[in-house]
Amino acid sequence: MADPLYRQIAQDLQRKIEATELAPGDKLPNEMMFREIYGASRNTIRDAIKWLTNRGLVETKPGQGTFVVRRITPLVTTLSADPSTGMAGGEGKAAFEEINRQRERVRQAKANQEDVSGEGIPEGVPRASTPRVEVQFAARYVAERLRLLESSEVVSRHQAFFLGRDPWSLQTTFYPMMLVERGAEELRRAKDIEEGVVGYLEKALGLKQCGYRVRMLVRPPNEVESRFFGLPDDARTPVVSLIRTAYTDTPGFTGAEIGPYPFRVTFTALPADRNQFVMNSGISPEEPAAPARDQ
Amino acid sequence: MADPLYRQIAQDLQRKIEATELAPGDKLPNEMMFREIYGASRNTIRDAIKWLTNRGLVETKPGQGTFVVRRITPLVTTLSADPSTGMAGGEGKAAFEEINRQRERVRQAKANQEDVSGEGIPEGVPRASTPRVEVQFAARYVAERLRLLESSEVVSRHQAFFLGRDPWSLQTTFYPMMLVERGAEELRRAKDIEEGVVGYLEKALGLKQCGYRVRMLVRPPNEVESRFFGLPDDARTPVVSLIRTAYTDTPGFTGAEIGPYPFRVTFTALPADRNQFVMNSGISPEEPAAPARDQ
DNA sequence: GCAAATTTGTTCGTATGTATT
DNA sequence: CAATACATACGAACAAATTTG
Repeated sequence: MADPLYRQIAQDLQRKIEATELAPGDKLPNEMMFREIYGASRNTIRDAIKWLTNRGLVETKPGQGTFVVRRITPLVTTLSADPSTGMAGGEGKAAFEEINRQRERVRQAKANQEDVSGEGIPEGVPRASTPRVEVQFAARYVAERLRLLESSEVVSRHQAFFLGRDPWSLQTTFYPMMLVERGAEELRRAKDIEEGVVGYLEKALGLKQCGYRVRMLVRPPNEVESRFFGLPDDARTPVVSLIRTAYTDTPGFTGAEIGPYPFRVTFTALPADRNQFVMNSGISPEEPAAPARDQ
Repeated sequence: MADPLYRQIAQDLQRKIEATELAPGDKLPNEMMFREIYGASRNTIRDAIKWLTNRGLVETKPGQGTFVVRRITPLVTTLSADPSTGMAGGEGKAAFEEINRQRERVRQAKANQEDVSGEGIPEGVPRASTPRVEVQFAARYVAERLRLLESSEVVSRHQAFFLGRDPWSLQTTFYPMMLVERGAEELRRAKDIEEGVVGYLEKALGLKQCGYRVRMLVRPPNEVESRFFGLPDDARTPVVSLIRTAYTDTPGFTGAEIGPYPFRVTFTALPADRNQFVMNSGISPEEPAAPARDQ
């Protein structure tokens, strides 16, 4: 009939949290106190707290207590509409172009004494790890994107991105080995391609990027991601996965089929609880998008 | 030192699932059998299964058992690059234009005996509920997007979308009351605006959409969403929230500031486990994007 | 259509381990 | 080191959902 006891308790606490009777950061009573407050056993109390934890309302710290979670101000990333650049595809400087543009804008506005909120713009200095470069056989999910046979050779370039000391994203880009064979030797070096890969491939091979396609999906983190992002080890915080396929229509690089042909695919993972994404179309405001709420 | 017992058990099962020793849809042994297999108590077995459940690897059904989850083929939605249309903003026919275009393409390809996968294209017939129309005071998150004072009046139009019998999305659009006062009376009627709102507002008021901005964020479902989408009642399946702000630069509709001014904001929620999103930029393949995997 | 069997869900109790202050 | 607080693990009983006979 009625909800089970643990859920009634959880819902009572949820109400208190949403009414800010319990404010973000507040410590909840400990489990023994709750046992008296609600007249339930410790296990039932723990079930209630687990229910709240799954919903991201509270977090527990061994030896300390249970706390109402603080709202994170999400970082806003623009998925650029400019085919020659854009986040989630670049390396080195290119990857942070968007963030740097936003920071510069805020800096200037503040210098002009304008009233500008830097919300959603990161504090820390953007930084990328040295790329880890490998030659691999293409896994199925890579081969599908690059229209290669499974187990064709590909170059994989993996990087971690940080904002200050905080982990921000994990990114792996795959190129057909064919590009290296035709002379794009830099792709195989474990060194940032500072000028950006798009520029490099055009200079080295005459290969022009004509467009790209970004896919976005949400899934539970894998173990590597959980560790890198410091996510709670239940898998409650999902990651957003961006799959960015770059296309060329330069003759000689396209396959048998007519039309744009993929020459690069990048997989980027970011924690879903601290990131928002923006796309602009047509004429939209100049200023970067601030974090939005939807309820 | 070592992982706790329940996690060792969970990880053993995870390995079996990922090695497809346990295939999607398979029923796992019941809790009593597991108790013998692993020599652990029932509660510990249950903790292990809960760990797998949180990761979306298995699901439990009371009275039936525990099953390896079947992979859902996600539905792919293109966030159009065409400022005059695009998903997540339309009503009635307009909202399904993208899906219908895809279905038509597959139908024609099959008629030509081409080898085309309809993956990611929904089976069911797209359908929208009658809009629920209300005049409200703008909540903060609405006022922020429309650059209104909090508690200005807005028209809210709420719809549920279905594919066949399956719930697909929940959507609410807000318009400043000012638009109705200037003559856009249809906005207040509980009836699909078949021609599309963009077209209607241009005809009725001369207001032209010059662009839009789509924000995307991921969060746990609220209770309404959980019920509507039939999500598991732990909050493990997140929803993707699309916030689409439409801008005009038609003189007379813009605020004091120069530049594009928002006249409409739409909030759309979709379950994250069965949807993918695609954006195209520059020249990308003609054919609609098929669902992608990233690992 | 109902009763029995099966299976997971809830709730209690208790003991011990581990992290933090 | 001691105290505090959450984490893990065991056992047991009854409830609720579902399938089977």
